Amino acid sequence: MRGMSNDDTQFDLPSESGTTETKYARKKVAAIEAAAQAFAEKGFHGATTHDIAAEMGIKQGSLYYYFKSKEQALQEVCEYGFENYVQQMEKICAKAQPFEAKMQMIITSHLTTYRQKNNAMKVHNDQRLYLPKERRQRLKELGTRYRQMLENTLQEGVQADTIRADIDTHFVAYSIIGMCNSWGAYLVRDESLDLFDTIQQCADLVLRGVLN
Amino acid sequence: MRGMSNDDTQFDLPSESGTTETKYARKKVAAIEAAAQAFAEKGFHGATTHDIAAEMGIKQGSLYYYFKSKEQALQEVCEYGFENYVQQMEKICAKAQPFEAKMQMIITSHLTTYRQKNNAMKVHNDQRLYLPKERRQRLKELGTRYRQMLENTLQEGVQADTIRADIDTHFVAYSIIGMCNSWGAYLVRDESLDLFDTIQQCADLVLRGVLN
DNA sequence: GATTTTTTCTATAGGGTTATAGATTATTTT
DNA sequence: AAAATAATCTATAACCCTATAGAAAAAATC
Repeated sequence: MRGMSNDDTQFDLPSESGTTETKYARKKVAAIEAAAQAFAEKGFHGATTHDIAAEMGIKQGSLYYYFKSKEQALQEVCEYGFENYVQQMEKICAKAQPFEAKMQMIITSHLTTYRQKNNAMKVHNDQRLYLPKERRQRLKELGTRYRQMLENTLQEGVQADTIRADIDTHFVAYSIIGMCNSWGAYLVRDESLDLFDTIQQCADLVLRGVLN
Repeated sequence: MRGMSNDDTQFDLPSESGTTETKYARKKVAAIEAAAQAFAEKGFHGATTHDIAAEMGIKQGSLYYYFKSKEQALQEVCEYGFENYVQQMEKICAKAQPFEAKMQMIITSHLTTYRQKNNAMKVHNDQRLYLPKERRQRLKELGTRYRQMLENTLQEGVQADTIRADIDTHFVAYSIIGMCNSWGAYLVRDESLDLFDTIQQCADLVLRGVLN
């Protein structure tokens, strides 16, 4: 038996052999991605453990070698989808850049993530509330961290006199996230939508609004 | 037996007696609202026919007097939630009003609907894709009509020289809808959020953006 | 190549779910 | 109040689903 850390996400310490990753770790990622695919398509309750296993080419029962329960699978998918997204935000915010450039990068990062890890991100957004609160802890922390970075960026914009002093940064942060999420969902559903164009339009709308 | 029109939504012709509505029609609405509540809370697949029936105070089997299937219940909830919302939009767009006033009204209508019929609207937004395409026909039509009215309004704004001529009305329409939906979801989740304030902020952001 | 460890499989217990049928109780009509 | 219609109930068939246990196959180690 393997990975019986009993508590949680056990990406075994890098082993000695060639690729630094265990066979297990690699297959575990595949499991997470299979679950992401299934949950994204049918929703958490609509997808079955059989669907996930089939996606991986193994049998339903074997899936439990990788997840202790279906619920844990959902949790891991959500964290997987959200984690490096928040990390990217961290990198963006660390750099010293003028406000407009930063905003552009933030939106780019957000929408690009959707195009890449589309399934896991979608699952995080649409299905995470089906997790019991205990299991959402980490996600909540990540979300808060993300939003705070966004608010800080806006504050910097105010300080630099680039953006209006009378905006409610808290509110605007939520709005940007909401708009990007909704565009993200479109990007996932409609492959033909141009990513770069969408980014431009979003940034333009947020920055300048529609008025003349 | 009643309402065996076999095809669909049968809100019987107004009867003669007092209230113009049959007992059936009244209870059917209650059924739709119960389903909306259940689906909103647990999702389409997560909620059971038992949940819905319990909400109405009847037994699981009795529910099938009102819906031919769980899927049809979802369809009716979605249509119920979306229909009068689109109607309201129609009224707003019919009136001759300056662009900014109209935009304000549109956002008000959108967010107010959420606060009122929160469950059905939420279900429409989050769960409608679990319906097979055939059952989404009407919803799609309604959605298109809505978006078109919004785009028209934006076009009028361009014509009146109130808003920038270089905006992509199609894109902006989607963005507004996306942002409002995401705020709508917050309004449903957090009762303490001030409706009027949210409306103001949304309108302000869309109209003016954040830049100085 | 024998032994140990990892991975997958089969089978199943113990649930839960939808939808239907036919009986039963309420409510209207005549 | 008898007859007809509407609304609800009980019971159940026919599924589907998760999670576990123990056997079996594959891979790695000695």
